[in-house]
Amino acid sequence: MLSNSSKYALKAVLYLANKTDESHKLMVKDLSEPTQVPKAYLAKLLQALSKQNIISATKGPKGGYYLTKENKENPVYSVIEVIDGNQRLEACVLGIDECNAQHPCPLHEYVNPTRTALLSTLKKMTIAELSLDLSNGASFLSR
Amino acid sequence: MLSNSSKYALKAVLYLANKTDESHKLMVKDLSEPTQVPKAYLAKLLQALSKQNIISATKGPKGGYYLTKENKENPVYSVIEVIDGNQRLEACVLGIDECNAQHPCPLHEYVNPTRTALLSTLKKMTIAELSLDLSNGASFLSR
DNA sequence: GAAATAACATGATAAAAATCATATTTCGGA
DNA sequence: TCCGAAATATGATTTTTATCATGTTATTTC
Repeated sequence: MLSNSSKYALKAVLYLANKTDESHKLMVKDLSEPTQVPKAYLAKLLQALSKQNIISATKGPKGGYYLTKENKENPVYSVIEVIDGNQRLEACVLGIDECNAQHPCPLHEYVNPTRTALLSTLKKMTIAELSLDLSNGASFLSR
Repeated sequence: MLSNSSKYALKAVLYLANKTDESHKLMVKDLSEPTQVPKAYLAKLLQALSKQNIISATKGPKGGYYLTKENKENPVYSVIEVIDGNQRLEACVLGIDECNAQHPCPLHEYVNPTRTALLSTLKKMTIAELSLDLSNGASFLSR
């Protein structure tokens, strides 16, 4: 459904969400372990997210990655969008460019409602909201 | 969401559904054009589907691919399953193996209901049912 | 202002997915 | 029974995704 890259990015961002802010940062290696994402690979993903202002970073000693208030207000979908682009979830299930409500592919009417619902959730819900369950112990990023 | 292979396979199977039966078959090249799928690639996909009895085939002159009554009663999902496997749509969105209702990932409760609905649709609906709209002119495989 | 530490930029390698090509088998018809 | 037409089996190539590695730049601290 999502690429590995998106999955990894989401895990890292959610982890950052309730562990960091402007004065509490984390380095790649501190993210790699709890999220189970290979360090070098994660580094590349974080750089991409940082460049698109989905997450924040400062270089040098005492530096690291973190999420500002504004970062935390971003929709969950923004992470997916930066990494996978928007076509992966939004394009026609059969990959037919001309598919739309007026000129639907055979799956359109069956798949679209639930797909739209999913997208709408991902676009409305913020990183902050989603990470709440995590801090409550109501959800988990690993065993 | 789906791999290119699955998209291609679905298009081909749906096309076969209302163009073929035991006495009307189609060759790869006759499927390649209307579905917009590269011929050699489609050939490989059809062979995989045939081997798993999702579609039927006969060799030699007057041969080709076709769908029997039984083939047409298969769920749409069976095509996806043969090509992509079941993990692509059924595994945890974040790729966390231990994720389940009792031990959910942060996205689980938000994504799962709609994902389950989607899967249930794909597993219930048969090829025959889905191809009806196509024969009505209510849906399309290309422009 | 030098040294250490962190992200950043870039590119190399590996694995998987997508695509193409070709020889082999099976079957129908002349 | 032989020829051609079709799927089948197999594998080669290309492209994309995933992964690893390393040199460069910015920033803090001494």
